[in-house]
Amino acid sequence: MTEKLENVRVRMAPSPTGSPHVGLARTALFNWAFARHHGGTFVFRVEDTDKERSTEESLTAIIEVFRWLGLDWDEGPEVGGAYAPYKQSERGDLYADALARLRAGGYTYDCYCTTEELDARHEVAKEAAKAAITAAKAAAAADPEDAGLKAKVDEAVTVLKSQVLGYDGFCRALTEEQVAGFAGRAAVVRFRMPEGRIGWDDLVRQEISFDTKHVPDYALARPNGDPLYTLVNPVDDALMEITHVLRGEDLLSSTPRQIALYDALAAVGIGNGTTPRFGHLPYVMGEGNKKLSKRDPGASLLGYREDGFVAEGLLNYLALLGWSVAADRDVFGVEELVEKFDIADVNANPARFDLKKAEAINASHLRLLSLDEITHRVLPFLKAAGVVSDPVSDADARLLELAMPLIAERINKLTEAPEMLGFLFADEVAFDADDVANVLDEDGRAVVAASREALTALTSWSTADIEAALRAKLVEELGIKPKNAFGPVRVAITGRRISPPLFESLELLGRDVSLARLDAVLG
RNA sequence: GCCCCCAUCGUCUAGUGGCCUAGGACGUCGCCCUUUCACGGCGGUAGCACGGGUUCGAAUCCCGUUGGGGGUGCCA
Repeated sequence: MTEKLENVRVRMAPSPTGSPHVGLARTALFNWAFARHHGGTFVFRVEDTDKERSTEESLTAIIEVFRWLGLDWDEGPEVGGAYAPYKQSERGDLYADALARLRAGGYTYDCYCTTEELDARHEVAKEAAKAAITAAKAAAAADPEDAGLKAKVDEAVTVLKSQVLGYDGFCRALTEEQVAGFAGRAAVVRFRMPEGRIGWDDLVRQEISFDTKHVPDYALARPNGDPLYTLVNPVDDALMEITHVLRGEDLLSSTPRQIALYDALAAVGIGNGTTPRFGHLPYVMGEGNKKLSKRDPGASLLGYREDGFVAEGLLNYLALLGWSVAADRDVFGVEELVEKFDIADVNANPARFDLKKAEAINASHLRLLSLDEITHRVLPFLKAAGVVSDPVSDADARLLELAMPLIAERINKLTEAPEMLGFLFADEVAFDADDVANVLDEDGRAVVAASREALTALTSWSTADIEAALRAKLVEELGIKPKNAFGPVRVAITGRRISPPLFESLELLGRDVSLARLDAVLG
């Protein structure tokens, strides 16, 4: 394990668009674990510069999900902090100032190009390169002995192949006359990329570097002055003195331009002059070979909660996507995650979200909860399903306390509780048509009749007595196999072939209700 | 096209040159337990993408190939 770092400041900076998804939580989780491991500060910043797409509902949902998962932040929405505000929509002055300083320092320029002009120039460049190749080839064919001409063909091909797609730097060095000619046109503010190689020591992937000739000058602000992510993200990281940036792999190729911007910001006195360390986390993949997209139903965090996952389980599973706690074990609590988490141990290769495994991990955590705790977690689901009253009546609470031990170890998700317990609380049994058809046929009803007889004779109504009576009657006297003996009773009592243990259920249901249900089936 | 990242069982991973005829988990298959379903227990299945090198020795280091992914004009 690496030693503890001092004064770590990391952040999660979600863009509040849409429902919070799995990838966001995994990234936030690793940042949070990193901060907590090193005793640092975890900052929550809202990147809502895209006014079109950002919504308040989305932010509310993100906050709710992080609170649910227990990813608490030291600075940010609802808690404030020394670097406030934490919503970028409220930091316009800071960006305007940064833009002004960068301009004054010569780090940016105004770009008047329209999309059409760019398209046209790309087309021309492409044609010119093709023409050069054609010409060089023709010359080489005419004089096959001339090695110099051959080299020319190769060169022309190289030029065509290296054709940069993005912005071509047209407005990089406009003359005053040219600028005057654009009078009236709105200009995008562009960052002037320096020449050379830009590299960094990635916390997950080690040394990475790019030649900036593959990194075009990029826009920092819209013509109307609205700052873009490309500007605000580094500016805020600098101002908030973020020390480590752990983010998705999709941002890896934009890191060189951000590093160049950090250098410029440092030069114009914004931030404390240090560039954060970067760590690019692997993708969380969905089905197929695709990154788990926001639109994928399996990506919704709220969905997993509704589906009956407990926070401990989902968190544990998420941490396993790119990291592991130990060689021979993968169920662990959040304390252990904080204790053991080391960004250097994070995998560089993408991980597929496996629902089955997520559910298995979730089930393990359910087993780790005390009976009281699991009851507490199950309660909202029982209320929502209408199994118990809301607020819970004393009678329901008592029954639930007795019933939970029967199902605590049989559920893998909280949502399984209502369907297992429904029959205990309902006045009317909800029969499964298939089960009734398969089990409560003529033979089945005969078994039920025999059971009724045996149970009616009982003087005490306990699990042990009920079991003894039914076994004596059905298995020993009538010679029916246990499975066939208890199946019909089970369906008559619970409505389904699958249920909590039968004898215990009968005891909880009580003598009168139990006998009434048997009678109901016998008609 | 160009640039960048990635590559161990179906999936998530352990492995940082000899402890590896590659370990764990999920899945899957079989068995046991058993009043159903689950839980639990036992066992099986299955992998170092390929080719070169370096080395006494390579899943581990280097190069290449293949494959996958991402980025690429005013989204984050």
